[in-house]
Amino acid sequence: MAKRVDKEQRQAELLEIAIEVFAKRGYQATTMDEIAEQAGVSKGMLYIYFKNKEALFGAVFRWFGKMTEEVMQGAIDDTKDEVEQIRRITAAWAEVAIRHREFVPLFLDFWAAASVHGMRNDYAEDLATMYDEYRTMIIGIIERGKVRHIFKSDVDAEAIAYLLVGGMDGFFIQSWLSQPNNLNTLMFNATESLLQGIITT
Amino acid sequence: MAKRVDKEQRQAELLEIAIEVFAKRGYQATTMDEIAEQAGVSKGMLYIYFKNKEALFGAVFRWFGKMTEEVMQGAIDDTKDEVEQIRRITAAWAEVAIRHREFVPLFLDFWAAASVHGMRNDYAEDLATMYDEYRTMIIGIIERGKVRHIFKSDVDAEAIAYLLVGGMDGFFIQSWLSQPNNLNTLMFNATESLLQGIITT
Amino acid sequence: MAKRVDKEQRQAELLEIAIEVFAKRGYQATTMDEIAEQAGVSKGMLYIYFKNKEALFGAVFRWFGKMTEEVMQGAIDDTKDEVEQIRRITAAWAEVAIRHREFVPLFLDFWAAASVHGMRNDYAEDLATMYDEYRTMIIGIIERGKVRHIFKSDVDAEAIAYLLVGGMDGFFIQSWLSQPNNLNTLMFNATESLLQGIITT
Amino acid sequence: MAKRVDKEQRQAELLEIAIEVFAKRGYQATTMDEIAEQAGVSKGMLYIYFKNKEALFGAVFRWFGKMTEEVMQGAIDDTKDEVEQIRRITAAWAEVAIRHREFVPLFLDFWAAASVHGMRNDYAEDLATMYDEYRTMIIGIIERGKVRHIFKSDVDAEAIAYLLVGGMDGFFIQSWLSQPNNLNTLMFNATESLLQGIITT
DNA sequence: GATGAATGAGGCTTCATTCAT
DNA sequence: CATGAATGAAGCCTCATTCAT
Repeated sequence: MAKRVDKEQRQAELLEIAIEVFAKRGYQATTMDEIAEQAGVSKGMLYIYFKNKEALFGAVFRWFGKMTEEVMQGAIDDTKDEVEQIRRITAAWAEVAIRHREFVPLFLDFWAAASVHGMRNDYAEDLATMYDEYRTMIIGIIERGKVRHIFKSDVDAEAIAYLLVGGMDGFFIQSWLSQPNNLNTLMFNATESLLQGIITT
Repeated sequence: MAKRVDKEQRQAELLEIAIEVFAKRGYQATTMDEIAEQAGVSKGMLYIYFKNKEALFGAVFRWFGKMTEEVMQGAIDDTKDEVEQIRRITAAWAEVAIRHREFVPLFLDFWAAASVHGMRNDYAEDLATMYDEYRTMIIGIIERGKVRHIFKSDVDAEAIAYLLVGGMDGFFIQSWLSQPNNLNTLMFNATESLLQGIITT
Repeated sequence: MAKRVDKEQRQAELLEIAIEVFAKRGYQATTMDEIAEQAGVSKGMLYIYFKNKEALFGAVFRWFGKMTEEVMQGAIDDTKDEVEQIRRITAAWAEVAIRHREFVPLFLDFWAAASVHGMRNDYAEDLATMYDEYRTMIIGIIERGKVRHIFKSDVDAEAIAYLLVGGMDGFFIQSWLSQPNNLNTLMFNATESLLQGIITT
Repeated sequence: MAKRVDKEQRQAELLEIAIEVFAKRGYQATTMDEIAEQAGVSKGMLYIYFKNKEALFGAVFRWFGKMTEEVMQGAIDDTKDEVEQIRRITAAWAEVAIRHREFVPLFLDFWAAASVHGMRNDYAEDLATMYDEYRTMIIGIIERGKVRHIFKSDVDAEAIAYLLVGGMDGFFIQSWLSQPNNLNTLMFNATESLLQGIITT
């Protein structure tokens, strides 16, 4: 074991820096020089750990997906109550939106990248899968709640999933643009109103 | 007046082509050459009608804003009933999402552009204003509904506005990614569930 | 005779504008659009009266040469005394340098243009001819003065001509750069010192 | 250290080539491609060593200023006699004019560049400072000569400085245009005549 | 391994000149 | 005659990627 840090850790460090720089400057405006300099390594080094700029961006993308998934999953682990699970998911997301405002540009870059066909990696597919999983998670909650008669039996679980997932993203972006100081409350109230519409009385 | 078509029409034509190309390829990937070629005019021509690439993109942006505003406004013109107004807004938006799938990348590019500080035009500000207006429109509907005891008096109008506006965008994007064939139904059902939560019984 | 101004006058007008614009912006930075707009005519018009941009510049160049020659010639017309002639030439030149500071950039552009071989017109040759004539004029004065024993017989008339002509240009440029408020005095004193060196005692 | 030569030397090499090309073609007509090709390096390389075309020209400008200053300074180092100092300055300058004819276009370009306000660097100011220094040097010589009663006490040192500095430039340019084969003699004779006018008898 | 000098394709933009109306 | 819309060649500059040391 030489004094050199091992590859995996080095790669993780580079990724961390890349996240920072991509978030601050956007994908296009970010140069490999900038990342290398910020990381204190040579440019050639980056190319050893990541095939090219796009691969590096892809790594950031996957990191982001994992992070959000953990947030969502972590939110529902502690309770079996479906209503509470939905509350916690949106609350957790509001938390992310507040604590990680700096990721919004990154987030938007992912989408923009996904929507362009020129990119070698197929972000669109990855992103679609990600959103599918989120919706599936929500649908599962709703359906279980329906079985337990907590949610009305005629609720369209898929529609609610679309609304919640889309709404959370929309909240994220709008809050970034307009910076409301009561984001948690807004998210909470919106969630409650929606819940009022789907729970059995 | 020398040669060809009149200036205004020519500019509109070029804008139309630019919308198409930007939508297909994304802002960064789009080259002025490409737009010119697609429009069947010389590159220099573009610069007569638009100061530079960014100004052209700005024009596309403004066109998009105007278009969506008209859609929203048109949806509520025909009825005074607040519940119906909200239904029509979301329905109209679903319509746009279906008919204009090709605009999603454009839409994402606006956001991505807004989030990057390098751009000379301040898209972020324009976009924030746009969203403010949409929310203000929704808030107005909710508040009027509350006065008429159609909506519960304790409904947080701002929160609903955030959810609806964000949700519509989220629907737009998700539907672009996953291409559900029953988008109208999904949007309708989601809206109904939310309405159930805020109307007086 | 139509109401339209006749060609020659129109050409003179355009030339006048061109002088102004070239002087203010320099040859390269000046665009044909700019001249046309300033002159209140169409761009195509310029090309009717002047073959191209360079031809227009050439016309300005010739105008400048004629103007300076007239200044020099006018200065010596009124007197037969050689010492006085030299005094008047330098004084006249100082006058031009003060009154027409705005022509310095033009003047420099002529030289710069002359020194580049890319230009289609051979400014270098024209300029060389112009300077030859100036020197010849000075040499004539000196030689006549020598004949009349006003100037020392061993004075190198050509050398003095070089110094005077070069000195006047140098004065012109230096005064443009440093803007002394006593330019006439400086020019006068310099001339007197030189004269002291060449007149017979 | 990766690859090839050391940075400083490489920069010096590129500068040398740039001097050559700018001198031959003039600032405007010179393209970065041309310099790169002439230097046998890629275009991008130039931009590593010099921020842009203008910065490269600025470096050439500074090199020229340093060179001429060394010539002037070197000329007066060896003697304390003021008359001799002036003789040597003009002689040294004649030497430069003969040996470095190719720099005249460069020289003119500096002036032309200085006179145009579009340039980002303020050449005018630098050039003015340069000329100020030259004149100050001459004025110092004259004044010291006056103290030692070598020069007449009523000589206007500043005027002489203007004439000498301007005269030298004028000589330089005229000699480039007309290519006299006895430039040293002309410069020498002109200087002698002027000296005759200012020394005490 | 590690470096960073070097490359060169590719994009944006300008503007002299032309020519259909 | 007069116009000014249209052209397109040409120039500057950037930056992902490579590779000699």
